[in-house]
Amino acid sequence: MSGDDTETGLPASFELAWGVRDRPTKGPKRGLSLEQIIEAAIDVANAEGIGGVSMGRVARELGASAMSLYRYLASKEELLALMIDGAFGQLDVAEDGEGSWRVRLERWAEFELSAYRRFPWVLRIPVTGAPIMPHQLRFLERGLRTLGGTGLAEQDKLSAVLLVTSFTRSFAMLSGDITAAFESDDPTTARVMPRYGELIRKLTTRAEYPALHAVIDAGTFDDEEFDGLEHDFRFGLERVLDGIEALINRRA
Amino acid sequence: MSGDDTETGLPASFELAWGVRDRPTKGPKRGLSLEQIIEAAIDVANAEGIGGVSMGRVARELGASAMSLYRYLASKEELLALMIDGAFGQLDVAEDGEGSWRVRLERWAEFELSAYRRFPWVLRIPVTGAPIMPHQLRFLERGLRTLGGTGLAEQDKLSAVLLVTSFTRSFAMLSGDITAAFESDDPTTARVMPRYGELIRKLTTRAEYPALHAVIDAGTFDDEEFDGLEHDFRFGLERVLDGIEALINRRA
DNA sequence: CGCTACTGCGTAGGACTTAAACAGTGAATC
DNA sequence: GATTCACTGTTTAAGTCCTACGCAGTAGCG
Repeated sequence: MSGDDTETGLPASFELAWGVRDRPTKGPKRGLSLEQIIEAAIDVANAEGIGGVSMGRVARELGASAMSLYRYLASKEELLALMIDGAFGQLDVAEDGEGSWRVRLERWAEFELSAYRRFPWVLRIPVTGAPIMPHQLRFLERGLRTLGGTGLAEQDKLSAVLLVTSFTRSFAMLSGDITAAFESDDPTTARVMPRYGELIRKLTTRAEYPALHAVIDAGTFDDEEFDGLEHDFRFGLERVLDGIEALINRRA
Repeated sequence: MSGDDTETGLPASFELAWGVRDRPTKGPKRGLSLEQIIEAAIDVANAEGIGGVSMGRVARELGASAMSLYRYLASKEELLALMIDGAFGQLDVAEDGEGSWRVRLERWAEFELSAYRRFPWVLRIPVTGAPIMPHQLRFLERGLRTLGGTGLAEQDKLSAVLLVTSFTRSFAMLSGDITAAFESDDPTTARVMPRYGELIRKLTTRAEYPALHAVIDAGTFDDEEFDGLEHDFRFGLERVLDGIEALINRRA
């Protein structure tokens, strides 16, 4: 199933994604292709969320049976991993472009955020290790490149990129979850969130939760319109970049 | 099912967790309690991961049947939400303590990281909105309080706390996933990760991925011992705190 | 002593993943 | 040209899972 005929130790489908492995030529012609399956799975995930992605559902999309897919994949896990890379592949990672490291790193983070906004289900798929798929590695490369002329140690460049991506990832997750809760008819969240401040005031005392009440009193949760926490992302990213800038200046 | 007899609009089990709702007195004595169920579910999650948590599995742990649990919970989702709060409740959120805002915020972040290290499955549970459970709110309160005397606007305090928690969350996720991959016998990751640098060199060319190769060449991935990315967390957190500090100084 | 709300649990239905077995196909080999 | 056999898609079935529904039993209240 998870053959390692070539010397990478990767599953066959991963090697296929890298173009390292050739399909055997014997036997009947294949009715499907890995790309087709991945694309269909992404379509399902876009339309119905990651929960809608089942082998049967994806196969139905292709007019095939669930078990057919196992000729191309060893497990559903493999499909999920390939879907992530497929999603990144559908986006154009802009070339490095002009500007200071700060501008370029900022653009990089914004690209990542927009990717998760477009494919929110990517964040629901467990990461099983460091990136090894083509488009993800290309994305990492772009991130590292923004710190090219900064004089940072290689180790620190990686850590800095990890910092930016960590912030962006869980920010996108939070923002996406809340947006989804707003849009869904889930009785709990949809009804609770619009009156969040009110609810908290009802459940907690000002004496025990002074800081929380101060934030609520300042009207922070009284947004007439939910903007996807755009402001908070901007805020966090600027702080992160300030922090990296401080380190760069210290090194120089 | 999801009654809102009291005026919070929350599910009954949530109100129970707040101590707002009383159980009816009629009928036979209850064989279980919500606390018991949550604790059992947490035990299962600790031992077998979030994937091991099924209604049947949790019930078996208690010597009950799967359907019994639905007398206490409206859905599995509710159980999951309660588990998160239960996990935070099992930890002692240290009192604010002494020190500058920076030291206290750092301690706060370290506490959060340690929570996710102890209960990694928490990060696998989808967040359905802003925090509304008791222990989570207490945790948020502690975070906001660290920024007490800084002169930041309330809005900015929340954004800053959100920044720290966002970084910590996805960092814990990444670190936990990779640790799990190292410890698991999952053929893909367990075999691939120790030779990550080697693998990347095999799959990519130096011409196309110069920045990535530079990092690998610097020996960044040659850790003899995997330390859970402790160093990278420290790095990221310091940058974040530097960034917040810069803002505070600018305001003053 | 009913009444009635409440209890736990058995059954069953409709998901899901995937192991195993099957028959058809067609390139490689003799 | 005949044969071999690796490879194909599919069917069947086993083992999960969540939870709607309904039943029989229990205990506080009038």
